Amino acid sequence: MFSVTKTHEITVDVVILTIKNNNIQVLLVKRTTEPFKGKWAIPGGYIRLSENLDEAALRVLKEKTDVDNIYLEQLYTFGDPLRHPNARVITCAYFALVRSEDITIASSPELAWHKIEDLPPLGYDHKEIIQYSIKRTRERLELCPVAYQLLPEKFTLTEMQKAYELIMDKKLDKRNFRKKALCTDGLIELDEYTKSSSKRPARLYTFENIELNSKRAHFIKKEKIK
Amino acid sequence: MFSVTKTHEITVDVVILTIKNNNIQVLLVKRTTEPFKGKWAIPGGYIRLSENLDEAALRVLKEKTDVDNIYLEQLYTFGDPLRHPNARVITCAYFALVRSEDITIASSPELAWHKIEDLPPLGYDHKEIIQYSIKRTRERLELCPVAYQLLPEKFTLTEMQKAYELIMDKKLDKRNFRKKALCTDGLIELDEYTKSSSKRPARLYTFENIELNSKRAHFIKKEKIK
DNA sequence: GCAAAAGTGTTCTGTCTACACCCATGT
DNA sequence: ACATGGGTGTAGACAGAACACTTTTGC
Repeated sequence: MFSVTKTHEITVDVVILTIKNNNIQVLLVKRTTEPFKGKWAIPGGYIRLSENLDEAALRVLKEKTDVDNIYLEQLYTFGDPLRHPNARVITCAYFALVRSEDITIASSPELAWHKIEDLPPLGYDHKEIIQYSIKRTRERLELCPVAYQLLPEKFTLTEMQKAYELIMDKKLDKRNFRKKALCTDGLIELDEYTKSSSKRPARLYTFENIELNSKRAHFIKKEKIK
Repeated sequence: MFSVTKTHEITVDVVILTIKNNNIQVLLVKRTTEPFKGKWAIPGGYIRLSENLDEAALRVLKEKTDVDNIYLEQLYTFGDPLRHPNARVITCAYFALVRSEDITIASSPELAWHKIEDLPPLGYDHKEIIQYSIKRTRERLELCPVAYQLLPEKFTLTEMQKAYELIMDKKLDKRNFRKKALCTDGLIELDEYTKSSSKRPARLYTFENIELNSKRAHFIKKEKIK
């Protein structure tokens, strides 16, 4: 058996958020080893010597999902000496916004989406990290329409409003929301409508494809939705 | 000679900002050893096993200054594999806003304030870190009046306006600024005036003493100055 | 009395909020 | 024909921007 030497280690952890079934959901892995065996955690991993932090986060994200061109932003670095029970592990947390329809996750009982208002027992300080990621998403949403990252490629304005309401955690006025939404930069009105359901079809919208990059956080414009 | 083993190390670096002589200034140390011998750098150090990141940043700050009750916030974590020439060093950067009058710095040619528009040659990626700290200060200022952290304890509204103009990097209208400033939460109008100079004395103001803590960044209210 | 900075209000404009009814569809 | 969610406009409140002159002091 090794003696546990107390040296610093550094990891990245990625909070992967989506909207599914009208809930904000986060992708969690079930721990199969100690510490926190049996509890859930956000995906993470060590940083390779050749990687920068963004690359490490993207790799962790890709190990769990098959995403591409995703909103990924550094969140905060957590380094409480006691956050890991038997080592000194500092983690640089990232958060990602993904379209649940776009990604497939390895089907296994050890990897699953969980509603953020109904989280299972979590290891480490991961509850705090997830809560902070929601707060940050909310701040981002006030500056730019990142919500479309969470929506299907084609969506109705009502779906978009629901996404905003979930993240902002408050009801919005339909007419005011639509007025603002309709002059959002990059929003494209389609000539397509929802069918199905027993009600009036809704017009579909999409966002023009913006090349996202992981340094985005540095460059977000200080602008409200126009 | 040691062989240089490439393992991760983690440090904290602290961008210490103040306003002095009508300029934003940053506290820099001159490096006396390789790498980057002769260049300047922001103060930093290793994280002790018993410390969390905030505590490490505060310790670094206190090693260079004698400050107390300071605005200190985690900025960003920088981890490019090549940022340090002969080791893999990831740094968790913090920034601090201080009153230059309040603090004394060890008098030495290796520690000095530098105007941010006129920086000396810097080692590592410290130029990027400093620029990002200014950007973040600007964002903070739009939400809450952190500028008073940079001002003397008693200040005139014109001084406060100058501070805003320096950070926001634009001219502000005097009457509009004063209107907003005067209803800032925590601003106290004093019955004191500047004397000296050959002009009309200006009323002095102060801020009520708010207990700052390093977790503040989590709790800043999303409110403009009223 | 003059130079230099302090101090002071009003109007305009654009944005946010509140609010209620008709429309298109499937059953 | 009715239930369901889709879609639309207006008026009032509020905040930010533009803008020029008088006051107080030291010299």
